[in-house]
Amino acid sequence: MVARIAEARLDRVFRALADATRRDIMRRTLLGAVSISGLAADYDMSFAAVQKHVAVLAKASLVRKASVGRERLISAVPNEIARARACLDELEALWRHRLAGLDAVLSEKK
Amino acid sequence: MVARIAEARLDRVFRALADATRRDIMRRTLLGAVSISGLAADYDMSFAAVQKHVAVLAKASLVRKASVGRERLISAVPNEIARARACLDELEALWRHRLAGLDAVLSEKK
DNA sequence: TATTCGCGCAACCATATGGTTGTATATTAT
DNA sequence: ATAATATACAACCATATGGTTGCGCGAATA
Repeated sequence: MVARIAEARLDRVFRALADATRRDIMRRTLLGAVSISGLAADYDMSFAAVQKHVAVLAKASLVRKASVGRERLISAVPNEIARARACLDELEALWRHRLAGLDAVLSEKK
Repeated sequence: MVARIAEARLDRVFRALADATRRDIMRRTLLGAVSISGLAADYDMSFAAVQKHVAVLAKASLVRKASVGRERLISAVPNEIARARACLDELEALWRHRLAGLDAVLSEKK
């Protein structure tokens, strides 16, 4: 089933976004490519910890690495963000569906 | 800082949504209230496991419980979904900002 | 009344997560 | 050539997560 794979992707994307540091890395790298040490300078944790956060984002395909000399430039990829958004949109659509159902019931009572 | 609390809330919401079973529970409970055992009947896991999933959603304020007799009716609350969507919207807005910047650079080259 | 049903909770287990330090390697700068 | 920088990777640790089973309790039913 394709759905299984899609669900696993969504798992990874939402999991990756469930951390304030990683969301911040997304914001920084959405604006432009940044090296890992460039990122690490901004957070109160070790370089290796930031490296791990980047790895989590990369496995979720939220970010890609480009080798430039001894650096790895990290830049965000918006594709999976859109997928996650589509998932939330679907949930909100279901909610509106429920409201529409209630409206139907209410208008029948008139 | 209020931001800290908001970030922690987002952590919980994204974490809660990072599981296919919990996303499915959201879909079912967005359409209407369902008891925990009603939910549990649909998944290949124990009642207690489903109970825990519901607890994760509840702690993220994605769901609320209403006691009716011996049952707890679970229904989804769309508020936190909207917050999560706003977060993703912000990320996509940053991406468009980046594209706009590139456009500016490209048009200067003309 | 006795029993079954729905739920909450605790204990337990295996694995994942988020952090650390340390070591190795490739690239850049002195 | 040497030193410093940027990264990768492994080992380790504490805690969180996702599942299980078992027990107790209040509510519905026979």
